Amino acid sequence: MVNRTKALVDLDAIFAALAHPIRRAIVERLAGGDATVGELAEPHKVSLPAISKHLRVLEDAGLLQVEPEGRVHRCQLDVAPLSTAFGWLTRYRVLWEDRFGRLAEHLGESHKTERKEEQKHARKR
Amino acid sequence: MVNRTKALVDLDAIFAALAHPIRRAIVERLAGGDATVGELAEPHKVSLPAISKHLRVLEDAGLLQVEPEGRVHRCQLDVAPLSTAFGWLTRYRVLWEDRFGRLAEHLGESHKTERKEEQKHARKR
DNA sequence: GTTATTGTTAACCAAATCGTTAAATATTCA
DNA sequence: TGAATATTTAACGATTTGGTTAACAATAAC
Repeated sequence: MVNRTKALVDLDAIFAALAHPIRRAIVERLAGGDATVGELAEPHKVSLPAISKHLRVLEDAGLLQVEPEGRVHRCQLDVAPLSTAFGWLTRYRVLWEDRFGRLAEHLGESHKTERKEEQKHARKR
Repeated sequence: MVNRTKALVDLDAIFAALAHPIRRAIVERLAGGDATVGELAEPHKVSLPAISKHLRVLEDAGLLQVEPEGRVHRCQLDVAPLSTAFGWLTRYRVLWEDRFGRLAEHLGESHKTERKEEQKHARKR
């Protein structure tokens, strides 16, 4: 049996960690393979301490594991929290991938107004 | 062709909006159908102005549309930003749903260490 | 026309976030 | 040993967040 308690509690930290563009960029970078702090910092125009803080946020959200190798700190992505966030969103996936399949995915208002109709019936209070 | 620019810019606001448990609860509630502000506030032990602010955050992230009906404000979920966030996470889905299918999804370290091996080869610098 | 009801806005506060620069730590190199 | 490299920690400041209470606005009900 899967324990979901911890994962649900962590959603705050996970979503918050993903809410900053630099941190998302770091996740994207690490998805392509491990990297040192300096390598992660290089593309960004903020200071190294700023990057260090972002890494701490990612680490606290469980997205990152840091392993010192000599004077370098090697960072490895842990995708479990991504999976957790994905799992939460998946619960609502049916709302934008409706019974027409993916055809209506990005075609504007059609599926939305339809939900409106459905709710009009469901809303008998 | 789909324009992704706007959606990508909005990821900050979307993930930030989802980073608070009350706001996620509101999203969950609205996924079951429209509701008034009072109905959305009822399960939570914070003040009504606090809820009002949460609703504003959701609205600014595009997750919510509010429509005054008399003295009541009816709130409707807009799932497009959920789809946007889902889409971002989907890019990394392969990292936790590896070539063994979903078998290794929540079975601990197996798929992680394997990625480690892959990266060890990719990391020829 | 009062009086409730529903919700927002204003003003305030504590804590967190995101950045900075300067100093400290740890490791490698010469 | 001493200097360079890689990174963190400390201290600070501006802004945002998340909550409060009190006051306001709009609609409904009596």
